Parts: sequence; structure tokens; C-alpha cells
Amino acid sequence: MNENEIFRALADPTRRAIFEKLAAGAMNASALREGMAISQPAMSQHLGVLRSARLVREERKGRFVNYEVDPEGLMAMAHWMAKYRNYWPARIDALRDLLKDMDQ
Amino acid sequence: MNENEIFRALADPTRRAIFEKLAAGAMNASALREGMAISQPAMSQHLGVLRSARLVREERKGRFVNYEVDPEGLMAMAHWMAKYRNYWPARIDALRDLLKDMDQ
DNA sequence: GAATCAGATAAGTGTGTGCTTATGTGATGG
DNA sequence: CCATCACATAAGCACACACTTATCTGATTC
Repeated sequence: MNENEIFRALADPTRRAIFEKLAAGAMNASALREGMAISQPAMSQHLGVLRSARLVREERKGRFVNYEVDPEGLMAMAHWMAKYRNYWPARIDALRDLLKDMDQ
Repeated sequence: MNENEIFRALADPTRRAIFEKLAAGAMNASALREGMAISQPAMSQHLGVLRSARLVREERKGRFVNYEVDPEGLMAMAHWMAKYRNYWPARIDALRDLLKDMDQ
């Protein structure tokens, strides 16, 4: 349950973009790079950070490495957020939107 | 809804500690410093970051400034997380509580 | 109104971080 | 086997960031 690595990992917009892309479907590092204007080493480093934060996990597939979202990191984040649920109810309309989003 | 400022703000452990302390009860900057081994300017700067991320808000009280958790930032985070709901399933006990709270 | 207090801002500094180019590793294929 | 691939690692560099000390602002109190 390493909040620090998780928040640090997500603090970088490029990494959030990578995560978002992976959330839409697992793929390998080269596929991730497509349309992202990012060098191969940079991608590899970003994936390393996301992986050690358990936001992403890898699966070797021959000489490819398939990456996918690791629920573990998201769970840890949810736990962190749950500590502050006292502060959520204030704006119920927003919460309703949130639940709607979640239901899709 | 600037995810970037929110995640950047929470990436620093000192800032998360400040936020956590404020979540336990509103207080002014000096009270926040107690037991935290942090200089006055540093605290002020951290509060500035948290405030501009809308994780915290201030209320002038004479020559004191009372700080409290701003639900706005947490809401934005919840929205971000909601996008990845598909990946939450495995260990939901905590999350079910979370959603139950949201339903109120 | 001068001293004092809470807090913000300014300016400088060391460290962290994200990038780059270059090279390494390990699997595939001709 | 050796050329090529998908990817990781190494090393260096520019910039961001969290801190410091010093100073400023604006409200309170005597």
C-alpha cells in the first residue's frame, strides 16, 4: 500500500495519459507509443514507474511485453480517498453525476 | 477540473500529511505546523499549492487564516477514478462501502 | 501609533525528475 | 549464427520543486 509511489506516478501527465490508454485496452510498449510523441526509453521508464506503483502490470509475450492496468494501485487510491468520505456529501449533484459516470 | 494540479499537489508526502491533518478538523496554519517540523514559509507554500488544487480552502478570521478541506478537489479525483471503474472489481469490500456512502 | 503577531512573498540553493543519446539484453527469424 | 526486433538500462543534462533565510503585509493590542 504505497501511496507515495502511486501519487508520484500519477503526478506526471504523460504517465496519466499512458495509464488512460492502457485502461482502454492492454497493449505493448510500442503500441502505446503510437501517436504519443515519446521516445522508446522514455516510455520504458514511465512504464517502470507505473509498474512499481502497481498501477500497471506486465506480461511477457515472447519478445513483446504486454502491459495492462493493475487494479492494485487503483484500490490503494480508493482506500486513501475513502478516509475522507466525510467531505464528499457536500455537493450531492456532483456525486450524482459521478454515480452516473460509474454506471456506464 | 485540473487533475494535474491535484495529483501534483498530492505527490508530496508533506502535503498529504497536511491534508490529512486538516481532514481531521479545520485549523489555521500555525496550528497545522505543530508537531510537523516544518518552517512557516514552507507551510504557507504547501497550503498555497493545496489551495490552488482546490484540495483545501481558506477563510480569513482576523489575522488568522482558517484552513479546511475543500471537497472540490476530492470530487475531481473521484471523477478521475470513476473512469477506471472497470478495473476495480476484484477486492471490492472497501469499495462497496465507498459506493454505499456515495449513495446517501 | 508602535510593537507584535499570523501569514504571504521573494530570492537563492540542492535535489529530484523527465528527457535525451548510447548501449545492453534477450527473443525471433532468415 | 547473426541480423533484427522489442524493450531495458546507463549516463548526462535541463528544469521543476521543496526547502531555506530574509523581508513584506496586514490585522491586533497595548
